[in-house]
Amino acid sequence: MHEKHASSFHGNISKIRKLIVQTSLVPGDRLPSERELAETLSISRASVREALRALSFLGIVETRHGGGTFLCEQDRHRYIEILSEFIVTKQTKATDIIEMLRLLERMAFSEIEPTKERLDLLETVIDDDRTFRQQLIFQLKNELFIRIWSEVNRFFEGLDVGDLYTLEERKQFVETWRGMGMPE
Amino acid sequence: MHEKHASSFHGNISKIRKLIVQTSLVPGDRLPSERELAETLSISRASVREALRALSFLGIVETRHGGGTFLCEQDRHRYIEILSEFIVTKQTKATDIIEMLRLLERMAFSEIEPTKERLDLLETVIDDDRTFRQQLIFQLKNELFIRIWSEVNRFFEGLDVGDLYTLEERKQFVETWRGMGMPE
DNA sequence: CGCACTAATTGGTCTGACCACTTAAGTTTG
DNA sequence: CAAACTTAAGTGGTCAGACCAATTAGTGCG
Repeated sequence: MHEKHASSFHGNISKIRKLIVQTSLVPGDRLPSERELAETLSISRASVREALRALSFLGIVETRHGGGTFLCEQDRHRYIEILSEFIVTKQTKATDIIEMLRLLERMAFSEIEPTKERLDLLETVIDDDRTFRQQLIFQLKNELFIRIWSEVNRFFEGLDVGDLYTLEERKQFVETWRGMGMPE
Repeated sequence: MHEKHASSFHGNISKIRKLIVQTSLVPGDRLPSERELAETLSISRASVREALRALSFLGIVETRHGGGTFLCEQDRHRYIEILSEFIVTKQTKATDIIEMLRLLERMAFSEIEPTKERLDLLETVIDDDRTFRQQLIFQLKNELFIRIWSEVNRFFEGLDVGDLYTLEERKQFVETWRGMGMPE
């Protein structure tokens, strides 16, 4: 008998990703068979395949005819996957957007040379999370990067979940950054 | 009656793309219905859907429940919207594109596991900047990332400013990468 | 032990059905 | 006559069950 169609396409992707995490699968592990997944997630095998195809496309899983579906090797930092999914679907979970923002900003930190001026500037705005992060990104002086960041950040602010970092974390950033500075 | 399974997944994508071209569809046009496509291409509707899903991921088509499947306004990924708008509206700074490329390629280096095969492959093409970088990116095995890189790289090549890295830098990359490999 | 063969497992495809949404045609109503 | 409503056809979304194709795990024999 045909049941209700409660779950959407993106929902099924999330279901599988959640299951991967919950069952503590590590790269290289084999996922349950498509038939098992369908049973477990209470969706049809066709829907399972559709979701797996997407995950495969995003480079998260890999399928081998007759062999099974495997979690891709190398536990990538996930930001490529997240960026891809975000850009493609624009329906990423709040946690993914947050993680993406963090990665972008960490990239910025690793790319920008820590000068005294920059450190001073960041310290003057350290009390405001939004301004702090924006100033950091703007230091990159790369409009392309700034635009991508802005796009992701816009979604983040739409979430209305407050600050991305705590004051302590921001202080920690600056401190770590200072340590990266050249001896002069 | 079940027929022969002559066509593969990627083959079906090509079939549909070919059909789009042959029937002179332009952005905004509606594609034939899934049932029609299945009939025309002599494949099952399930396979049509699978191919359409991929095209949708690539931002080539867009499906509307009950409405139909449409050729996207711009034959690019949605993320390209960002890039396109940037390129068109703002003055393209060569330095931004170059920096973006370098960021992407550095990301690739940090994501890919350095195996002997990969190192050998890169060393065989180390003399050609373009091929070297392309081989690197292709190692990621992530179609979306590859497309992002390709798009940015296309702009870069339009700049006609020569190589992105010097031979010494490429050698340095491989050397650094080798150091990241497991001790074995 | 090892090789060949067999059976079970798993992904790949097909078919036909029903559900949910959209669109457009037809009907009613002001 | 035009606007609002109703209805039917069309389309994507999902489901179930079956069979094909490739791989893998056993099994038996030499």
